[in-house]
Amino acid sequence: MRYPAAETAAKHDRILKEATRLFRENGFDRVSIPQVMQSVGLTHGSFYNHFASKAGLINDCVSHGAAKSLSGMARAESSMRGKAAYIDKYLSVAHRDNPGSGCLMSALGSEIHRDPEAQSAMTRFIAGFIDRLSSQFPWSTKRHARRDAIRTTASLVGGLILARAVDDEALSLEILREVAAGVKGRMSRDEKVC
Amino acid sequence: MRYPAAETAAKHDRILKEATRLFRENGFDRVSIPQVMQSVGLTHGSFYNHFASKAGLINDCVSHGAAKSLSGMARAESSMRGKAAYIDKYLSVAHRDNPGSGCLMSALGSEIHRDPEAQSAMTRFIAGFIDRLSSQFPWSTKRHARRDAIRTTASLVGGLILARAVDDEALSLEILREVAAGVKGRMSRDEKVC
DNA sequence: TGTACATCAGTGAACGCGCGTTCACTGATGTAC
DNA sequence: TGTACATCAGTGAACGCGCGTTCACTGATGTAC
Repeated sequence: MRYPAAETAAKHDRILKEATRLFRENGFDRVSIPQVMQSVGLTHGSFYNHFASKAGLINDCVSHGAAKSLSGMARAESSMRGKAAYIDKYLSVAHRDNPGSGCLMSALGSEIHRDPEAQSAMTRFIAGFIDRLSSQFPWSTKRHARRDAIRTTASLVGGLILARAVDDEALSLEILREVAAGVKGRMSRDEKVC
Repeated sequence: MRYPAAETAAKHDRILKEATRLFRENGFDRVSIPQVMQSVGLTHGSFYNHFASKAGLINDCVSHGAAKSLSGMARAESSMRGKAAYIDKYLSVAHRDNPGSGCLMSALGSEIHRDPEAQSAMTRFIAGFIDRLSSQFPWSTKRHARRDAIRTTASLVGGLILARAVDDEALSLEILREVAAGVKGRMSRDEKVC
């Protein structure tokens, strides 16, 4: 039966939100359309009233997640304390243990290149992430801001992925701690020591 | 029919080798047993004469690939030139474009934690990688060798994953270049500049 | 304002497909004597 | 050394399953008059 337009739009958003969470938790291949729709509280058939295909949903999820994440960064980095806190939060146990609500790059990084439908949205996200990091973080010198932003992004993503990959809690915590310290060392405050 | 023992062992190794390559290229979920067996030149049924299950194959592939990779590192790092060359090779276009013959961490990093069967073998690999890096690389000080090895591992893995994730060749090359320069900056030679 | 009708989101059965795995069968190998 | 037989890797049909996707149907919503 037909539903009010506002209700339909709300359902569309809930599908997108649940799918984004599930994809980050389990990867694109291990999340099925029936599973997404069930977690939204609908049957699988109506999925195709909202999205053209699973590939289309994946693309929308990455685009949507990227936009949300980038706007969140702007808020987090509005103060110097916010910047160090951002690094600590990125490399936290909470982020490690909750990929479903975490960073897209870390959650889907090593598999995204196999999904051309999602890759261009992810590219825009990565480029945006680096841009924001280089313009908003207090790097040692403005000349090297972009260079340092790229290195920091690689460290954050690599650090979190390794901390998640590892089966050994002590090693995982060591990785989070050391990478966080290394990244913070790239910020201007510490550069003065050298 | 029955086959000579040597031939059977050789087939076992070819299954392992092909599966390892395919898993690194396409991920565990997008490689099927029939596909592996076909690429070895056999039919799918005989797979279960060699391995107990797909999960068992995955575990053996990660263990086998880890051992091979670690022994390869020892060779590559026997000289100072070898060490800088190792970084450049890790963050090369060739490695980026050929995950099938490349590093396990970068190829499967973000999905390994969903496969408990493979995670402990991967943990041993990551721990071994960090150990070798910290004992064989010329770090600024011996005291910080392990710390620097962890940061370097995160940078290498994050850098390669981002370079692969990105759809934009210029950005991809920039990531490889800047991360490589940053990692080499952690080695003792450059530390003296500071 | 009321009536008639077109619209369209949700349902659940159904489609073809490929998956991991099993199994009866084959026939050369390896072994016991 | 020769013979009889047990072993076991490879084959390909078959299993149940869940996938992405389609479709006829339902019935309240929104619209035209």
